[in-house]
Amino acid sequence: MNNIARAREKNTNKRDVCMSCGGNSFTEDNVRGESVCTSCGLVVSERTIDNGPEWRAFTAEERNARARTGAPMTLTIADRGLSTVIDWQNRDASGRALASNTRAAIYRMRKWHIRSRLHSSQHRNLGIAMSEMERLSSQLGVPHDVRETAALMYRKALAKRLVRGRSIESVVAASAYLACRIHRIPRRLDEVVAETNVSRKQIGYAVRLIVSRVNINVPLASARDLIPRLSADLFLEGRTVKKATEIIRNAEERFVTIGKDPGGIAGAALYIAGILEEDRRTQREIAKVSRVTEVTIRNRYKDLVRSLGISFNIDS
DNA sequence: AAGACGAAAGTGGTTGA
DNA sequence: TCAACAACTTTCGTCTT
Repeated sequence: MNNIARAREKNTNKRDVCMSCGGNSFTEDNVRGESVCTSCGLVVSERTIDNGPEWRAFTAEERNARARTGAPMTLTIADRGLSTVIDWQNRDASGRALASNTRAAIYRMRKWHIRSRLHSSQHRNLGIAMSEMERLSSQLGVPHDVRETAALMYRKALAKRLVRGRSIESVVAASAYLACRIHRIPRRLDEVVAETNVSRKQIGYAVRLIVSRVNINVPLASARDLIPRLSADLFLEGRTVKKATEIIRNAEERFVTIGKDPGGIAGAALYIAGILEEDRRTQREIAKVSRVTEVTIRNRYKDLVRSLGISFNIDS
């Protein structure tokens, strides 16, 4: 109990020593993008900032070639002023009509020229989108495979022309959010919104659009995914966390979780587990970390107790 | 004094006509 | 497009520990 109180007192982001058990070795949990103490499992920082290079480099040349910085490229000019123009008139430079076989050749060239222009417009869009994607996912602290999924999602959306008429940023944000859902990494839509300059409404619209039009299977957010994050914030003990997970699993089997805020379910499960395991936290504390109100915790708590038939007086 | 409980009114989002 | 609706929030008074 004492070390928990102490840990709460100095709840800083220091990484040298574990706040809970005093251990000094940490491991990066790449699945959830969290940093975890190896001896007690405390999640120290849930937002690991990726400050390493994108590729490994073994020689000096490689390091130079793979450096992140370089000559600035002007993205505001679409083709950087290097595009070729093929005239529509079938005349040569001095105004004479072209021979028929030359005309056919020019016709083919025009055709491919136009096709490549369309292709390069998508390519250009992708370039802007990917740099935005990199920035956003770095801010969100999500691991690389989630970024890959997000990028793939964006490419699919682009291929289906869903980006047209919408801002690139909103579709990028939606892709990143959905990638988190797919990988079961708890990131709320609001957290994604906070890192962008697009309104929540637009991103929400883009999310629904992608879900309905792109053929992907996005699992529903489950309260279980929130448990590790919340219990780390509350410094709960392992058996309490296990109990809470069990409660949620039972609740899901009885369909009492559908249509309810996962944060509320997770909070209530942790509250009940805390009482059962004598590792109690107040409703206020739980409400704060799970970002719902005490009232919602209470309502879910009542639901869960009633539907699962939990009683509190038989445990020791 | 802090925590838990619940009623009442208000809010943003979804659904169905 | 609009009204009905469920879920959740805010606020506040009361009871319990």
